[in-house]
Amino acid sequence: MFDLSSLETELSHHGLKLTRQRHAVLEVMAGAEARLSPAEVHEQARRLCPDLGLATVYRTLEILDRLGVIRRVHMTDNCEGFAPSTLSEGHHVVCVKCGRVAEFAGCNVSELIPAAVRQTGFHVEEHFLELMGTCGECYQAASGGAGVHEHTRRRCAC
Amino acid sequence: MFDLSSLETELSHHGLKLTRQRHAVLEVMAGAEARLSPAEVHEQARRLCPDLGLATVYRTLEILDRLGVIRRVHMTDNCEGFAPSTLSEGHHVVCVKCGRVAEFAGCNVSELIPAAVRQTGFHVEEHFLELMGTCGECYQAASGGAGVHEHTRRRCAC
DNA sequence: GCGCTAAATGAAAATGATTCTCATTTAGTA
DNA sequence: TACTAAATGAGAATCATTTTCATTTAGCGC
Repeated sequence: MFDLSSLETELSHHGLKLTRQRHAVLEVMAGAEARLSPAEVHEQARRLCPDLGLATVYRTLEILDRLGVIRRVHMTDNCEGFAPSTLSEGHHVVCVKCGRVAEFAGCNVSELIPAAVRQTGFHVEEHFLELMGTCGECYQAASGGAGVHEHTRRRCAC
Repeated sequence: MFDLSSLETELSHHGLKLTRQRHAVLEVMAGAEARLSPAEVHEQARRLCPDLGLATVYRTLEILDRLGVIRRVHMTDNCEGFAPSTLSEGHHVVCVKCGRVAEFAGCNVSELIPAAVRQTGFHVEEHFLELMGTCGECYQAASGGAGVHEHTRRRCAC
């Protein structure tokens, strides 16, 4: 759960207001177990704030992402999803079956960066890492378990 | 550069045909230095095949991605970009200024996965890693160099 | 080479997501 | 309580992507 008053402070630092609508969007995102699309956020947040418009949801998600309380969570093909983010240095695991997300801490990717720099000549300033798989529940549900999801076959599994 | 005849074989294995249009798209992707959007691919491939339709470009990119000769390369906000992929176990670095891409080999992410599994209880089957930064040329161009690009500030730099 | 058939295509329509516009409302402040 | 800049909703506009369907074509057997 996010700290509302610190958010308020954060917003006002940028000359932004904490409105009913933003509050509703934040509340939904704070309680989100899964990666949500803007439309899904809209649908859920409307229960808390019935006159909430979709455009406002887009605007608010953008802001919350910038403030770092939520993160864009991509999938190989479908991109616009958001998930809560509590760790400043965390990455997400997404369930390919149900969309549930979890954050994990600690990424040693930095060890890999020098090699990439050497190979490509790029100056690496940022990285994007996301793991995909099956959450505990979906794993049990598919207990027979032979089936590897469609998404799974495509990319490197090094 | 991709091997056309092996691609032809690959296509026919799936009952697919190697058409003029697919050839043109492939040629563009093979020579691509930067991450290209479907529209950009269309524009460039039209020079080789003027009657090429945009829908065909979409269909072809989809196929080439599935065959593994190109890869979707995401950015924090803009998603639909494609880049050639020659390494079976490679990941991409993207220049945040000009979109140029490079592939690098070797990812030790697997070392990190057990920790993520422990923390989240997910069964990780796939990962997505992408580095972002500045290519050699853009870095020099911005020689003064103090400026870190907008995109850069947002995500974890652990 | 010729004809056949399933696969592929282009063009245009349909869809869907996202952004913009602008008149109205509201949060935060004096 | 009044004021003002910021935020909002509704709907229009835009843009990317997918679908449809009549037409074309690659790859195959002959």
